[in-house]
Amino acid sequence: MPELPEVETVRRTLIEGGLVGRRIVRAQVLHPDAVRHPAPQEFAQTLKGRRIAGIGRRGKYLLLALDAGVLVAHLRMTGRLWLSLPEAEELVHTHVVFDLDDGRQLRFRDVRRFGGFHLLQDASDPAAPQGLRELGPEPDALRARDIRDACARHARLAIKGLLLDQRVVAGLGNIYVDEALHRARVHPARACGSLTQREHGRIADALREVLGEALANRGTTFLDFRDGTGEPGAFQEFLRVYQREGLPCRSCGTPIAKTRVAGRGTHYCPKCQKGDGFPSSTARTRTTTRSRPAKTSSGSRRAR
DNA sequence: ACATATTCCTGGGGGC
DNA sequence: TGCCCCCAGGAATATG
Repeated sequence: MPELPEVETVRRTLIEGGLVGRRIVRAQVLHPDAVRHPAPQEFAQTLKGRRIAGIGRRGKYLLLALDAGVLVAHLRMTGRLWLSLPEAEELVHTHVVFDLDDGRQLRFRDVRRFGGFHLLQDASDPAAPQGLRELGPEPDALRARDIRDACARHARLAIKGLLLDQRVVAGLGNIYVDEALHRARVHPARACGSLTQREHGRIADALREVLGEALANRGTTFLDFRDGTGEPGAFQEFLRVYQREGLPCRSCGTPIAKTRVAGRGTHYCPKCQKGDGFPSSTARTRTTTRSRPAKTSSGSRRAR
């Protein structure tokens, strides 16, 4: 799943591939779901002739600055955006193709169709996705004090849930939250209000460290991620907990456990990340054992 | 206002 | 071998 290091890797590889300065001679919308704003026809018409002036990023949003307007892309779970030769086979689930003035194409492919584009006048365009407008600081700029303040506002929330909230900090997803909390030696289900200042600091440090290392390895390719040239990342080789259930903790050898926190599959070391190593904390982890969401209603199963 | 559950979507994997 | 169900999860939306 593209999170901050993956989106940043796409940004850098698109720049290295020479996308900046290219003009879009045609935009083909092959599946309307991928274009969120404006309507596909206007989207394609407006983009025709636009020059790509620069490529930026905020959180998990990729921002293609045009000579007029900005094209915002979000890859969500399985989106891929890459430079391609026009004769390359068109893979299934290719939803948007931008023909460039150098004969190449910028292609967007997304198996699950969660990702897509917003074409905006500028950053303050009211059509901008709400998630982009409410985005919190980049992890680089996040200090222990920011975590402390956010924890004070959400004292009962699990720390994992807080870090996944893009309004608190931008760009984190399931992989890097699990990885950072392991490095910080904080149990993912710990209530925010129970964390110490020392732990706020460890979390801020761990986020910077793990994101930096992931970026240096061009992101994590578990299944789907590819960069702007179609290449996978390498950070999956260095993951300490994510998708390592039952494998030995790289710090202490204890088998990595998997549970569910904040509605997400959550990996952690039961020894390094104690849920109870805490004076008078009432926020004992209630969900540390491998829990099922209780199969509550039945609505989800009847959905299909 | 806040927190959690559901929804979208498809491919892959487990169970039988 | 094959079918069915479930699962993965970012973020919008719905519900508690």
